[in-house]
Amino acid sequence: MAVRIEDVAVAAGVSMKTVSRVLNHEPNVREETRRRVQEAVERLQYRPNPSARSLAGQRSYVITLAYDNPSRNYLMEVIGGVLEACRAQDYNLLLAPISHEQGDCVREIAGMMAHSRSDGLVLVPPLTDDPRLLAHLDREAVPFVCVSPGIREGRIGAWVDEPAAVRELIAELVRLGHRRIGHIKGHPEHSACRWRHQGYCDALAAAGIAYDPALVVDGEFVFESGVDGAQRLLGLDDPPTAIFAANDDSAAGVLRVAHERGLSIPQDLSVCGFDDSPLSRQVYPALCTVQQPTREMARTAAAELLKRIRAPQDGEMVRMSHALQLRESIGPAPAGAAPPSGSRT
Amino acid sequence: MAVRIEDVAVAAGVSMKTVSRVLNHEPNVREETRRRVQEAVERLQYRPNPSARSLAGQRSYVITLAYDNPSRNYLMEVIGGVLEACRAQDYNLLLAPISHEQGDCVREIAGMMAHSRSDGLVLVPPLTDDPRLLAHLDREAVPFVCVSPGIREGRIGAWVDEPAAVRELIAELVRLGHRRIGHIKGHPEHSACRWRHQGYCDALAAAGIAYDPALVVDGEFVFESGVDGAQRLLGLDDPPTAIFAANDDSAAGVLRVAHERGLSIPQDLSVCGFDDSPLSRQVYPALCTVQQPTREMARTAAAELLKRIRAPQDGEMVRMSHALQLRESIGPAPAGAAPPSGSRT
DNA sequence: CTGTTAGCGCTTTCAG
DNA sequence: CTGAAAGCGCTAACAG
Repeated sequence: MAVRIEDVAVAAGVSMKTVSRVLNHEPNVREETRRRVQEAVERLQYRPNPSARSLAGQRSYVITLAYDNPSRNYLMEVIGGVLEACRAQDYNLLLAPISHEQGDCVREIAGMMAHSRSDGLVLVPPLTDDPRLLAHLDREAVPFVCVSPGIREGRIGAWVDEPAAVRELIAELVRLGHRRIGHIKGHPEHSACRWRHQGYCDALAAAGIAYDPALVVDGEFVFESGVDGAQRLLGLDDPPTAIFAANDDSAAGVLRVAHERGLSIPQDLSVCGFDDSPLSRQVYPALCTVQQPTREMARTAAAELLKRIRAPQDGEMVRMSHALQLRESIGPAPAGAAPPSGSRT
Repeated sequence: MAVRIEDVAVAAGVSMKTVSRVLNHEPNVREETRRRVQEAVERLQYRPNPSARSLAGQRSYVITLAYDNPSRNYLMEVIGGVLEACRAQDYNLLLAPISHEQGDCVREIAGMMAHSRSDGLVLVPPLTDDPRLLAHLDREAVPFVCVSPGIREGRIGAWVDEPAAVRELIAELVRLGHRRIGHIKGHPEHSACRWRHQGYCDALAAAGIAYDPALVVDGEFVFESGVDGAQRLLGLDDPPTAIFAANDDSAAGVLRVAHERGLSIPQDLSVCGFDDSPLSRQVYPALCTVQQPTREMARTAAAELLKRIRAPQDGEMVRMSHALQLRESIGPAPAGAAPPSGSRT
């Protein structure tokens, strides 16, 4: 019923194998023959049968996206990006949701890879930073890429310079006269937590502001930790005039506490997040945040993986650019606050 | 390298075909033989090779999830649910994001189904309500299920009684003394828009409140339409004391306008949404909304699809239950407002 | 109830 | 540069 490779071969007046060569971009086909085959493929609307392909060949034409990240928005973007890369090269995507709680993600992923005969793996944080998982993949020589990994050495994938982004964000707060800037950290197992904290520290240092441990509280990248963190920070005797939460969800938690305490934003308190999630535009007031091109990062990473699958030495770690989203939730430091340390000449 | 069906057959002392029968839950295997085979499968950690399976059989063991829905949260839940059903029956999932703008979803989906040799299709709104698409699928006899379809007649899938849910929600507002209740509608192409509006109308009727067209404005299920709708409603000479937005995103838009106008919620205005999305808990104040078991609905729908794939007359339309989430954003009608029409005996 | 024999549509050898 | 033959691992007929 469906058109097979043999039909194409007959139509083009060549053998099955030659069609196969053209389809797989193999060498050793005369240019004219190649064109003739491609034309027949077009005319017959031929598409290779993926099952037959992967059964006969050694590849499955499937890559796996393993995730263990609670953010649905983030994941949908990643899935969209990976899908685009897959479509462009006639690959299929297998989804592997990993239950973080169950502990043994190595076993879980190893099982998935074995059963699916998947050709490669896309990892997103925090799986990108699991040393046992990375060691396993290296040992088994599984081709994989990382989106926003904690360590880029010897890996391929896509990343943005998060510390730099945070430095720009905090510099903006400093420019607005803020000197006491709080930080609610992310989940300690995400390298993003470390990076964003690093950017925060660097920015303070650059502005000549001493690091005050009382202004930095732990979090988990979720709304609730924003609430808890804000309670702690705003309960201080000398509370911050601005809070940088490590992501938008926790920044939304800060907004809630501010509302409950009757604080106006940004008049009484400036708030920033990170991610530019839809949430950042849907809360009141709209959050100042950092946009990273998640979808493009995922597409790029997947494309690098497909390169590596073809040739084990191919593929690289691609740096992508971020963009500050300056929005309503930040403003000048309240008048009563310590003024910026202008050097008197 | 990998363990094949033949290895299992040898280990269990039977033929390949018998193993195949056990694996596919076919009849005509003695109970003891079946157990022996299953034990061998366990011991050898055997998993069938999906490519070989689909090449030899007439099924691909793949189902397609087609979506064209902007809500990332909703989609991740659906994907999770469908994935659970797939895993339970050793099926694979193919994702088919449809670009709504491009118009021809029928062609797009038909193409996907043909190329993937997918065994069936899961549809989510608003694709569930595209008459041309449904007609095509019926014509081509493609097995498919709908999650929350507009018309349930002759279809299989999962649904909740949305009008009933809205009736309960509005009844709660009425109980709190509200008489002027606004409604911001959803996207007109989603049947959910119609249903929720229907529930709104029914609830008013049940409470003996006249339907006031001025209190009902169009929307699109997005934040911005909540903003626009709230501007319109709150700009009326006799504004509503409560607003039911057709989903949480648009309800968040209402909250923003209320904040900007200096209204306290729920003291000055009660607000309700629909969906129980994460957003509903992350805005301030937390939204009163309706929870529908999206993940379970998707899992159930996919399971019904798999039944139908096995036997074309199997599968049904399963009703699932909703739950009101009464939260901070609703409260008693302001004192100045018209009192509930208590019948004076 | 169970086993045997052919393929499914493709890619790989290995010859030309 | 091109082609013929041999399977990849499984299921579908048909025998027993």
